[in-house]
Parts: sequence; C-alpha cells; structure tokens
Amino acid sequence: MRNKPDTRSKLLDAAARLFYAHGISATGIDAVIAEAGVAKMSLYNNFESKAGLVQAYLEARHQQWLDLYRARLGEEPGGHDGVMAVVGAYLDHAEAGYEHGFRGCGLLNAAAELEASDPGRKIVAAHKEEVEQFLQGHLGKLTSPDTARDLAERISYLLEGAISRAGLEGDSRRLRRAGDMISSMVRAL
Amino acid sequence: MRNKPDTRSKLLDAAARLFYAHGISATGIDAVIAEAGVAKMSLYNNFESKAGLVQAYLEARHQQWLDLYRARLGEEPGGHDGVMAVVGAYLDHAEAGYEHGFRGCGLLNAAAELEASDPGRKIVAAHKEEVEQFLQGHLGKLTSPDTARDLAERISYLLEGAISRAGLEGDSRRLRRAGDMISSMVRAL
DNA sequence: GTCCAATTAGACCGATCCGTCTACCAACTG
DNA sequence: CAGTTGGTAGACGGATCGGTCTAATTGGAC
Repeated sequence: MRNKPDTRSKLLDAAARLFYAHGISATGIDAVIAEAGVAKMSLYNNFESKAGLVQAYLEARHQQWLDLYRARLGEEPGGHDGVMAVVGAYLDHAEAGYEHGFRGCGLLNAAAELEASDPGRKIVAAHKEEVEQFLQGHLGKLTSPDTARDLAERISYLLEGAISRAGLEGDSRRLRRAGDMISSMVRAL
Repeated sequence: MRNKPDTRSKLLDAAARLFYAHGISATGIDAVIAEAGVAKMSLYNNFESKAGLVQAYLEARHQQWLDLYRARLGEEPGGHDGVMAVVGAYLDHAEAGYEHGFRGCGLLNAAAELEASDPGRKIVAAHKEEVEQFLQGHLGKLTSPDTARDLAERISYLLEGAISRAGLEGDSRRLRRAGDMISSMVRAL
C-alpha cells in the first residue's frame, strides 16, 4: 500500500469542497482532480465513476455528521443534552467556515439535484430518518414513547426547515433560533 | 403579435417540468426546446440566456405558489383558516401529480444548486420570507404581535422541514402530518 | 536490486454543453 | 400588395463533459 497523503482521501476532500460549494452537476471531473492535485486516472482507480464518487461523498458526509454528533454527545447524556447534541451537530456544520459560504445542508442540497430514482436520495432519506431516531431516543428518557415519537418528528421538521432557511440566508442565525425553540420545548416536558 | 399557443409559455412550461424533474444544471437547452416543441432561436428570442430562463422559472414558480395560496384563501379568512391556506398551498404543490415523482419544493431544490452568490437564491429567500409574513399576518388576528412573529417563524420551519423530508420520501404524508401539528398549534392559541 | 502496484501527465474519444447564425416561412398589418 | 414580426430547422463553433488509454515514473516489499 502507498503511504499517507492517500490519494482517495485527497479526492474525496476535494470533491466535498467543490460539490458543496458549486453543486454536483456543476462540478466536473477535471475540476475535482485539479483541486485534489491528482491525476485523472487516480480518480478512476479509486472510484468507479463520477456517480461512485458522489455516492462516496454522501456517505462521507453522513459519517462526518455522526462524528460531530458523537463529539457533542457526552457519555450518558440526559434527554435534553442528547437532543441538544443533535442540534449542536447541525450548528457545527453550519458554522464550519466554508470557503464559498454556507449554503445549507450538504445532503439536502445533493438530494435536490438527484433524480427521484437515484439511489443517493435513499442515503439522504435514511440519514434524516436516523437523526429523527436519535432524537426519539433522547426524548424517550423524558416522556412517554408516543410523545417522544411525535416530538422527535416535530423537532426534525424544525431543524430541517431552519437549516434550509439558514442556508438561503448564508448564516446560522435561524438555526440558532430553532435551537432555542427546541431547547425550551424539551425543557417544558 | 402572434396568436395563442404562445412560444414563451411553452418554453417556460417545458423548462418547469424538466428543471423540477431532473434539476437545472442537468437539463440542457436542447432538452428544453425539444420538450417545448420549439426552435432553438425561439428560446433566445424570449430569454436572454439559460440563466434568464432559470430566473423566469423561479419567478413563475413563486407566482404559482401565490395562485395556489389565494385559491385556498377565502375572503376574510379567520386566523386559523389563513394559516391553513398556506399549508394547503404546500400540500397542493406536493400532490400536483408530477410525471417523474414528487421531489420536494421546486424553489428549495433550485436554490440548492445555485452558487451562494447567484441572484436566484435571493428570489427563493424572499419567497420564503414572504410566506412567513403571510403566516404572521394570519396569526396576528389570534394573538399578540410578538407571539404571532415567533409562531410564524416556527411554522415556517415546520413547513420547510416537512416538505424537504416529504420530498426525500416521494409523497406528501409528512407534509400532512406537519399540517395537523400546525392546525392544533393554532387552535390552541 | 527486482518486482509490483499505484501514480503521473496528458493525449484522445464521442457526446453534449450554451450560444450564434443563416435561410426560409407563415401570419398579421397597413 | 409590401413590409414586418416571430417563428422554423438545422448547421456550426468552441468549450467542456465523463471516461479510456498509454507511457513513463515512483516508492515500498521482498
């Protein structure tokens, strides 16, 4: 195996930057390899096609969110803290300092330019479903299963709506306001 | 002036179908004119460029939403009915029977593939802001201005989040559930 | 030192991109 | 009638698209 700089990672990082900033279809293969500083054949050695690179991008983005979430999540968090760890992961993503500006949730943006039948949409749908499950788990410590389920759904909508509107405006303020709403909803349980 | 079939409308309708179903960058000019059944020069007689066509698409989509909303809005609606007219417009869009499937809010999807600096994003941001203002106006009939403002913001997030998740799943169920949440929130005022 | 697998730069492919241009045509206006 | 307007069909251009290929080079593993 070759040593560290890791061609595949360079490609994935470059693709992530460009896909997020300019969109997926607007980003050509040549732009990705130039940004990665890598030969074109290296892309096709590591990924089956552009679609394969997109798939890997979606999965990496999902994993990144999980990492942010786990970093926010202490051990044995209470219900309120657990919910706020989810909110915190959204805030971290929004405030990550993108070169070309914050443009909302990368996974939602990607899904928005994929055909209805594209398997990438399922990845994004599953990711959002998993986030809702995390919320439901935390809320279950504070209230009945039925209430936890309903509230998790409601909080999911608040978060996704807030990050969409925040993306349109280019900053995280609306996400912070949604976080405040969510915090007080959970505290009121 | 030429008579009815109206070349410009044919182009705008064709562009709307293709842009919504396949995304904007993935839709070429040649596909648009083929779908419209129109010569290429007719596109450039009616629009400055593809970007101009996109701009017109965004404005038309905004106008369509306003039409759906006004159709739902009786005269002198009460606060609850007014809010539910907004919700109804979202539902109408979701259930409009797209050839290639429901894929969420066309304006959010479009914004998702526009650069942060693209003027089209401002159109979408302003549209969402206007929707929130409508909500605030209706809620103002039922409660204090401060509460109306806060609740309008919250309902906006619920709606945008619900339509995003509904789009990922390809049907309007999540939007209906959000509508139920919103209805009971407003009734509780 | 020899081998091997990964990487390199870049030529090359056919297809498609957005946009321009020409030449012709149909319908309405005066 | 002549003139104007907006449409048609399609060739054309240069750029870029995703993807393949070759030939030379690299850096361990043995």
